[in-house]
Amino acid sequence: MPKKEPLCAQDNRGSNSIDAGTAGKSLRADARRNRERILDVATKVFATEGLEIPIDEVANRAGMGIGTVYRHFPTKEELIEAVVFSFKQRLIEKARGMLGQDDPGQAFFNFLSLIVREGRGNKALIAALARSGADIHRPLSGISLDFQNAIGELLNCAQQAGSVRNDIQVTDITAILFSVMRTLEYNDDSGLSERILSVVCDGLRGRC
Amino acid sequence: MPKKEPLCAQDNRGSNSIDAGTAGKSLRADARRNRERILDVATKVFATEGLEIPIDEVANRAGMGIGTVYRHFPTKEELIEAVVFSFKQRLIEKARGMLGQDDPGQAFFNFLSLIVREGRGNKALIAALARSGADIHRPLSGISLDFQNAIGELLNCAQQAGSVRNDIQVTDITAILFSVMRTLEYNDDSGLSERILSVVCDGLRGRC
Amino acid sequence: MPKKEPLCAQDNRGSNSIDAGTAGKSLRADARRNRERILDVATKVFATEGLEIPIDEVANRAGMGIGTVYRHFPTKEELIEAVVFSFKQRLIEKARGMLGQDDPGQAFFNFLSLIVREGRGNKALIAALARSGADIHRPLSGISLDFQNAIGELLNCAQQAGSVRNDIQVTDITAILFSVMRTLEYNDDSGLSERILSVVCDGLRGRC
Amino acid sequence: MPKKEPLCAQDNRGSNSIDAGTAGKSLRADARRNRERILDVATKVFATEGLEIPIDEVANRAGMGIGTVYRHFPTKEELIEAVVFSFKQRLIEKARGMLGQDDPGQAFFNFLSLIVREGRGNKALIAALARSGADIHRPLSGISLDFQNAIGELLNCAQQAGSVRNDIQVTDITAILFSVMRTLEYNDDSGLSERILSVVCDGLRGRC
DNA sequence: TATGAATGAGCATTCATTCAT
DNA sequence: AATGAATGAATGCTCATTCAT
Repeated sequence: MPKKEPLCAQDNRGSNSIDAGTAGKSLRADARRNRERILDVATKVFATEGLEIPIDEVANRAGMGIGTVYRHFPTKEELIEAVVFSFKQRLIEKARGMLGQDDPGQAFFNFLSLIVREGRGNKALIAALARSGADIHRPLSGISLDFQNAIGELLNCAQQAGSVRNDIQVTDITAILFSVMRTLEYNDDSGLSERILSVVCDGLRGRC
Repeated sequence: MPKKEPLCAQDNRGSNSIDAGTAGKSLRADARRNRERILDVATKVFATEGLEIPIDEVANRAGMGIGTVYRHFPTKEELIEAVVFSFKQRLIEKARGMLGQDDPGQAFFNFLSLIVREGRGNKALIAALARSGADIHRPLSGISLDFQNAIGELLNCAQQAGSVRNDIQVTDITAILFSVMRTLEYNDDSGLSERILSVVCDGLRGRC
Repeated sequence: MPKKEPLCAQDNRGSNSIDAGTAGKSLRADARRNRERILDVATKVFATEGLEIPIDEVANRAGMGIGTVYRHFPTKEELIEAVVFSFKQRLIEKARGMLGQDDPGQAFFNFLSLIVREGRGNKALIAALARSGADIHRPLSGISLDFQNAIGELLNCAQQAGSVRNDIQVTDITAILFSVMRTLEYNDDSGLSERILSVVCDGLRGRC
Repeated sequence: MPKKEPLCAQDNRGSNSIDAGTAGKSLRADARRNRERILDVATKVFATEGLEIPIDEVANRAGMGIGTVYRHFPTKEELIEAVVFSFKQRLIEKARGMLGQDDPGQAFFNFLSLIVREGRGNKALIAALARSGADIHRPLSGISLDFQNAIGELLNCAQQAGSVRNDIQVTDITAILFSVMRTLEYNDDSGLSERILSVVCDGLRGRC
């Protein structure tokens, strides 16, 4: 009894599946709408209620049967992964956009700031980062690797520009990011997040 | 759902909870010994297995019936709180011991370091700190307040000595502490924890 | 997360747990009564409805919560095993009683007859035999081994007396037994069972 | 629960079901091809995986949608019946071929042997025979009746030739057949099957 | 007609909590 | 007071069957 394949490999497509090339057949429309609805609902529900929420609840809020959710995401874990995927994809895009900025240090710190701002109170985004930040040593692949690489590029540039301590590694950043997000998971306080962010950024610049 | 009263309210007694007089009946001795055994076991079990472990397991390892555990801690939550209580108590003592050190900045940073070192791999301690670091705005009382105050004193001294940025508040520290602990929950890597600690401390010293 | 141990190792006691020696504490009485009730109900339900019946149903018919069933038999499989256990134990006793008979051939054939008679329409007994008869090559242990040995002794004697073909092995008998029971699972026809039994017995005596 | 009518009733047509005339519209050809493909795949899948395999799997391996399978076989049960039908049909043909043999006893025993040989490891064939051997008293019709009759003829001849006990009835044979098949379902051991077969055949010849 | 998406009842199992002994 | 048995809601997941496209 091998695990059944999901409707579509999830590591190949993100939330920007609008393009879809010339792909999908007619029927696909229905299914894709549902898949997206599930993803939307799950993202929201995970963000507000945490990952422990039962799949049933996701199904209910999405207005569908459990079976439908399971058809699209054969495992709760896979649903979570898919949600995480979206987040990471969006962040990767932002990171790439920032690579062109004049001041590499500023770009890097802006990115951290962006993540913190977006992540406040969003348990799902936190979970997303948890997948990179937790268990630093597990080799990544797919979107998670892409995500790490995106951060890595920003970090490298910032380090070469002398804006960030040289002993810091990408995984340190993801770990810290995760770390901070976790805090914000429980504290929806913009003052706090700003101060923490500032402490972290200062710390990353290195001892004066 | 009317919560039953525990054998002894634990968050209501202040830090002077060491001995509520020698009041107790003889049976009390037996009961207290049991309570302490439960606490010991729970502390250990929570630390190694995490908070999700069933109460049954705690009871088993403590060599008593579930009923006994529930008699002392009417709720799993309350047992957890009690464990957290112990951790905080110990840390408070250490913090007080450090207050006398010559260099207040060093004292403060040493305390942070101590917590990080003790917290590595200790899921219960992490949870303990999570209870202070999470929901910064909830008014604390009892041990949690004491704990916060202990940190606060160290922080104040360090700030007066100019070793820590002045805009930082105690709650920021507990939040950060929690944050870092969470990371360590997933990454048992001493190098990582040292680097993060170093970043945080540098950041707390302030922009150069 | 290791499997929890059942209330009592089931391979050590059978349905004749009435003796129980001087064992059980007071509380045990309650539990034992429940355990036996579950076993009774399960035996009956499995016999009439088959093994596919949900545990819920067993619990309902026994007038208890599911949890109680699971407390005594941590797994559906273990409940089934326990039921099987009882059957085998009873049969073993009968087999031993027959060993003393004058005509070893008759004893052996009587035993087969006994099983067939008892097993007609009893899906649980069939299941019991299935555990010995199916997968001949899996090494047995505990009660199943005892059961096989009991048959083996009867068979040996019968073979030495020249009443049964010498090329037949114990496992052949258990396989045949299982085989016949299965048939009787679907056909509650005494004439049929007698004829099949007669064919099998004749066949076992060997070519004339 | 009103059962929907299948595309074509399968147990109502006699053995002359090979061609109901060349009636069918052009589309019928397509449909029949599909039906046959499903049947082929199901036969194979059931044989190797057992009847518990989900319909989805059958559909997948047949390279069509579930809907198509359900169009042809409105119920899983009916698909199983259809598979059984094919098996029986083939066996009937073999049985008829054997009717002409010189030694009617030999023919009969050869047939039994044939079934046993073909049935080893074929869970679907076993199920097929189970449908005849189980519930002996249910009046048969269609293919099942034909199958029984085929065996009946072989049996009759063998009995008239004195090679088989006279008290044996056709239904006994199907029951025994089922019985043996069941054993083989769990024990893929040619030695065992040969010995069992030999015991049964000897038994059928009658007491010496 | 073919497709495969949607459905939801059903199942084994876990675990916090209550309660009889 | 201690015990541990009983409880049952909750959860992740499967699969036969229906139905919209």
